[in-house]
Amino acid sequence: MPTPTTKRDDVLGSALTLFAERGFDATTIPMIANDAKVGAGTIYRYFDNKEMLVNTLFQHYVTLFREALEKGYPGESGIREQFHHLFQGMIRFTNEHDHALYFIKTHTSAYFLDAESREQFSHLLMIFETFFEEGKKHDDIRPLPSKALIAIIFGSFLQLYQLVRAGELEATEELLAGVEESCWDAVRRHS
Amino acid sequence: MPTPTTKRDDVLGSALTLFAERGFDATTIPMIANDAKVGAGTIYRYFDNKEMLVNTLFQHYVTLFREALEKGYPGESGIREQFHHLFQGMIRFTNEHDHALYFIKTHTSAYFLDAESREQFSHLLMIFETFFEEGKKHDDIRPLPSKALIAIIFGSFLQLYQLVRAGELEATEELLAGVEESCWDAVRRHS
DNA sequence: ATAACAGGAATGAATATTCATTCCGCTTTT
DNA sequence: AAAAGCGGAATGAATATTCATTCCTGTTAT
Repeated sequence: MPTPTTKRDDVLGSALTLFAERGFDATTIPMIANDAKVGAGTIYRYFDNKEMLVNTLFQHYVTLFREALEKGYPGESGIREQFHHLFQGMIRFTNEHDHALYFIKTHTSAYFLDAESREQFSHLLMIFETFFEEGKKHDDIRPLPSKALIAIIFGSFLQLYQLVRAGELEATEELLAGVEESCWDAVRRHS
Repeated sequence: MPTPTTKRDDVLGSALTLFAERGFDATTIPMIANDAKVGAGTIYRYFDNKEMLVNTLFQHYVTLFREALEKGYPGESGIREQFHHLFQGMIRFTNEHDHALYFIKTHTSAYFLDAESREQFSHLLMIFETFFEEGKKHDDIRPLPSKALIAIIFGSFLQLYQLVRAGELEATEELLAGVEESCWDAVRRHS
């Protein structure tokens, strides 16, 4: 006996993949219905409209991601530990929710996001912002605006992940460790 | 006396801005026509259809960007000089063609790009690839796949530029120099 | 010099297509 | 048997594309 709201989850799953692969505007409701093996009308049983659907999806994964980063955060350890935790968090989250991070990133400044979605997203950024601000205070992190540092980490990671998804690169332990080191060198203060 | 094909250029200019700001699918032909102060039909005098238009635009700017990077490339200087040239090239190009790099980046893996566009784009990447391969040979660059290194540089730069466009960050000389240094530290081999 | 004219350029209303959303009959559950 | 869940055809609005017509600009004839 499948879980009660299997259909709803099927829709969300298909929507995530399609939105990540083709973007919101290029993804049609019939496409989603088809991929989810569900009637087009069924989608409207669970979501008022396409925008509600995308906002639900966005908030869901932003929240999940934030929780993944916060869980087990080594607040008392050294800064390199903390960075490791955050970076590994991105990797783990990406592995568990294949298209989620990419979807989030490519839709962060979309015109159809509602206030709640933007709110949730800024909460997410705050984790990184706090980390960097603290690090700069102790001269462990480069004296660049935190927003810029975040852009460097996220930009690098997601661009890389895009390659992995496209099959142009394999995400081995070794590669990921190397990229983490590279990103760390990008943001840390060099003496 | 205006240049003969002003209209065509007007269309391309408006299309660049709108595609960069809203994406291909969210931009309608009437929007472009309106912005370019041109009849909708006029667009079809110059371009077979919307996809031809976007491919023309893409190839145009990819080529321009490539030329900007190749021009004055200090092939004989040290690797740091070469990196500086490439990075400055990205900045200069971005300044000269406001939305071009962002448009290129956000559309590089779009479903509507034709073979020629993809071809041109891979030429562009090859400049960076060559640079990194050479650098790795001399142990100046981290032993990571060149594709990954490219992702780090492009990802960082474009994510950052997005912030600048959104008005969340000001692109001062100081910031750009700092980011260049950060990117260099991300890709160079540390002893 | 002026007046008709030719032909490419431009227009925007009309048409064809695509898409979000709705609706209604069928199926499953209670 | 009623209610809830579902599918997918039907609808109407939005959009890409076409096309009949108008507008220029330069050329030729008077």
